[in-house]
Amino acid sequence: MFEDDSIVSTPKRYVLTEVTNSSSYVSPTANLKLLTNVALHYPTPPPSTAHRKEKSLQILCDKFLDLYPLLGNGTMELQLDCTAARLGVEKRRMYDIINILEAMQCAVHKKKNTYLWHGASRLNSFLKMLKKQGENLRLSEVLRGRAPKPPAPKHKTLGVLAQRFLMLFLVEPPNRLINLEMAVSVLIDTNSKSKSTLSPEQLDRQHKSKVRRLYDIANVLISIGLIEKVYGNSILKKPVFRYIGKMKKTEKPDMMTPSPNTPVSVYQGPQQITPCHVFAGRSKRKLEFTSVANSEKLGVTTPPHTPSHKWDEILLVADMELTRINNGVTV
DNA sequence: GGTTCCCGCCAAGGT
DNA sequence: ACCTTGGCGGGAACC
Repeated sequence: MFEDDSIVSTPKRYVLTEVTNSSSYVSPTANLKLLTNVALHYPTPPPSTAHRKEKSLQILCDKFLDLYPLLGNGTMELQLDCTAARLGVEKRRMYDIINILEAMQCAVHKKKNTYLWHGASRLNSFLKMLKKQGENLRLSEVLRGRAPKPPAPKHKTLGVLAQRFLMLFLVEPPNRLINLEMAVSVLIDTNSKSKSTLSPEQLDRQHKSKVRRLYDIANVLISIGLIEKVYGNSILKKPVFRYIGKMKKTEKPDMMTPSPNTPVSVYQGPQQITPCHVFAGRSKRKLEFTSVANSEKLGVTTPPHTPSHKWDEILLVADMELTRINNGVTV
């Protein structure tokens, strides 16, 4: 269980009396004390040998993809608890990864604890569909404050967020740099009802929480090879992300994924365009996906360039800076 | 001192 | 009632 090099063999067994130097009767409470004492005779493994970086979701996802390759042969079944055990992590972490991968249609929830792993076999056609969805949601216009934000998902937010995040790259020009502040402000509708009822502090926490989720998502998308993190920007300290759409773990050079600069029609994947409701199934938690009809029912949110909240102002500055950078980057 | 994001609590939903 | 799934935010590592 513990990777402690100092333990080379089974520890010597001690009789309690050897430890306590007493042969008389001990009460249950004393017994507990005693056992605690005994435990202290053994080296206690550190709570965690691995460092934070080694436990990152990106690395965990890398390891996951070693077990279940994106470009494997056919479909395979995946047991969540076994996978968690093999990777040496808690099951909770597996949900973080599998939910995003499921949102990318790399896996399908079959039954309790069981998923069907498809790898990247459906990814091409799915990305095409995502791009269309993004266009239908008018995400490019949303980015520029000219269209209402898509409604906030009630369920499967991690998966829906991941899809919308990816849509942003797909609807924007190639090499477009996107940061998380922008993404959250665009992807999550926090303007309508909630804005009037929530305090600035609550809005702040809500926003930060969504940014945290996007970090998780970004790490998995990086691991898949769809986006990359770009540093080296002195003004915006925060990292920005760029769509690369290449399977890093690919050996097949023809494994192309849709890119923002290529018309969707160019890609002729083997699969048909997937239905819009990405999370199909009976589960209420799985039904949430923003359809076009839904988004168009929504009222228009805050008009552009009228910052009424701290984040809007930050977004404005960030957007100006990113526009400047993007203009420099885009050929 | 701000950013990044692991960790695990706990509630919603499923069986 | 118990179990599974996953939203969520505290707080610590990292920069």
